[in-house]
Amino acid sequence: MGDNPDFRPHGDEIPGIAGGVVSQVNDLSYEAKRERLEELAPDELAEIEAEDEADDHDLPDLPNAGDYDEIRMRCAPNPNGPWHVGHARMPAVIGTYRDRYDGWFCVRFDDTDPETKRPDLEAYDAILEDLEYLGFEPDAVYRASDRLETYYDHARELIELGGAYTCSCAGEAFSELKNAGEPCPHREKDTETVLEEFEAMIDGEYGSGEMVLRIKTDIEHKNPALRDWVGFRMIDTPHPREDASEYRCWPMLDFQSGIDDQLIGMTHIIRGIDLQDSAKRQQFVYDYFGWEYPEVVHWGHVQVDAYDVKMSTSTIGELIEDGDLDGWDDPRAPTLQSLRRRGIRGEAIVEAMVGLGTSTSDVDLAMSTVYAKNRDLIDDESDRRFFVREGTQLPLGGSPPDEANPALHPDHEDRGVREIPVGDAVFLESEDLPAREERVWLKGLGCFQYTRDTLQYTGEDIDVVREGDVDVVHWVPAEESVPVRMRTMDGDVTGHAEPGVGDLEADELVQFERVGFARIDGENGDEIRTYYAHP
RNA sequence: GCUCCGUUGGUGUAGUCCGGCCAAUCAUAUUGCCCUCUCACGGCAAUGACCAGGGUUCGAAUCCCUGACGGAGCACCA
Repeated sequence: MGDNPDFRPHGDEIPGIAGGVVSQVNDLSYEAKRERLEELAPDELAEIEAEDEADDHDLPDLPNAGDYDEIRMRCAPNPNGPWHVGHARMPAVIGTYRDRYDGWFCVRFDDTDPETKRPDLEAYDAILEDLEYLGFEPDAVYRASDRLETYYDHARELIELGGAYTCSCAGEAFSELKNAGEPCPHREKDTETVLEEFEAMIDGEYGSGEMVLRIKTDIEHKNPALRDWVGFRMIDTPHPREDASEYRCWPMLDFQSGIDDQLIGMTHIIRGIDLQDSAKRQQFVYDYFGWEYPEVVHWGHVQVDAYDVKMSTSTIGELIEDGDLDGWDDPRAPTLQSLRRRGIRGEAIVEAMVGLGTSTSDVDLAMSTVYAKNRDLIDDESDRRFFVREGTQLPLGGSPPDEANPALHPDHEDRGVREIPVGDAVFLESEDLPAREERVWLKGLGCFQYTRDTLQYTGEDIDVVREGDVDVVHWVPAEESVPVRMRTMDGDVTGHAEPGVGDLEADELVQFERVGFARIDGENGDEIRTYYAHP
C-alpha cells in the first residue's frame, strides 16, 4: 500500500481477500510451496533459505563482527573463589562466539585489589578448572598483578599528555566538590610535580588514602559518575601473590582494564550492566592515547532459581567457613563444582547460559532448563538401577523366582540385564506399599499381593500391568542390597540400592528408576555415596 | 538528588534497527493422551505474552510522547 496509495481507502477489505489466498497457500505442501515460490520469486526464496541457516544461532551476531579480521574477547574474573553458576555465563557466551567466528579469548585475572577484594591464591587454578569443566580452554591467561609496570608506564605517559593528576583530597571532600562540578586545587598542578608525586606513589612513600592519581575528564560532565575518577591508589596490605607483594600503588579496574583491553587487542567486550559507565570512563583515557574503544555488549544480572543460598562468592565462602556447607562442592552450594559433582555436564550449563542471550535486562535461569539439557546428554548412556529410599521391609511368600533380571537400559537391550538375587524379603518405598489385598508389580520380578503382612507371589504375567490393574514399582532385596547415601540439594537421603551398584566406579552416572539421575561418588565404609542430579 | 538503561506467556528467547510476511517463534515448564515392566526417553495435544495511556499511520510488539514498574552508576571494590 506504500507503493499504491490508491488502495488506502480500502484497507479494511484487504484481510478478507488476503486471508482466502493465505489459507489456500497454507494448504499446499512444503514442496509445492517451494516450487511455486521458485517460479514467482527465486530471489526471495534464496533469501529465505539463507535466513534459515543463520537462525541456527542462539546468540545474536556480535556488533560489527565483519569489520575485524579476528574476534578477540576476554573473560576477566576476580580470583576471589571458585565460580558460582552465574559465572558460567561469560565463558559460555564468549566461548560460543569464539567457535562461531573462529576467534580468540583469554582469561585475565583482574586482581588489582589486595585488600577489599583480596585474591584467593587457590582461586586462580580453581577458576581455570571450572572453565575446563565447562569445556573451554583459553587461548591465553594473564594476571593483572604481573603487569603493574605496564600500567605505571602508561600512567606516566598519560601524565605527560596532561590527562592525570595526583590528588591528596580526602575522599569525601573530593566527592563534594565533584558533585558540585568544581575542580579540586590539585587539578592544575604542573606536569613535573605530578610526575614526581606519582613516582613517590610507586615507591610507596604514601600510606593508604594519602594520595591518588586521578584521570582528568570533565569536572562538569553531566553524569557525575564520569567526573575525574581515580586511576591509582595506595594500598598498605601486600598482595597475596609473592611476585606482586612489594607493590603498594595499585591501579583501579577502569584504568587497568582499559589499558589491557587495548594492549591485548580486544575487539569485543562483554560485561555486566554494573559496568555500564566503565566504557564511558575509559573513553577519556582512550581519547588521550588516540585509541579506538572496542565494541561493548552489556548484559543484566542472572538469578538462578532453586537455591536457598545467595549466589555470591563471598557468601558461599562464609557459609563454608561457618560449617553450614561442607565445601565449594556441597550439593546445596550454587557452584560449578557442586554441579560437577552431581553429574551435570558443563555442556548442559553452557547451553542453558547461551539460551539466556545477552539482553540488558536481568534474567532468571531456571535450573530445570539446565536439567533438561543434561537429561538430553546423559539419558542414553545412564544405566538403570534400583534405589529404595528409607525403605519398608516386607517378607516374600509364594516361591517367587530366585533372581530378577530387569534391563540395564530400556532402549538398549544389547547392554544386557541386571542380576538381582531376590531372597526372602524386599524393601519398598513407603509410598509404594500396596493397600491390603492389593497387588503390586515388582519391576523385573513379578506380581505380588499384599496379604497377611507378606508379599505373596501370584505368578500372574505382565498382562496384568498392561491392562492397567497393577502398578509397577522399584524394589531391592533386603538381604543383599547395598546401603546408599544420596546427597541432594535438600539434604542427604539414605536407603538401599541393588547389589550391582556396589561395583560401579566413581563418576559413573546412573538413573535410579523412578527417583532420578545420580552420580556415583565413592565409598564411605560399606556405604556407597552418590550425588543426586535431577529427575 | 543527578545520570544511564530496560519492560514479549511461569521461565528464557525470536521478532523491534528498516511498521504490513506477527490473530507473535522456539525452548523449557505445567496438564492430558499415546508408547512403556520407571514418574526416563520418544510421540501427540492443550495452557499461556507484546507494562499502561495517548499520538502518527490505511495499518503499530515495532516509530513518537507521557506515565508506571524494574535495574545500574554517582567508591581510594571488581
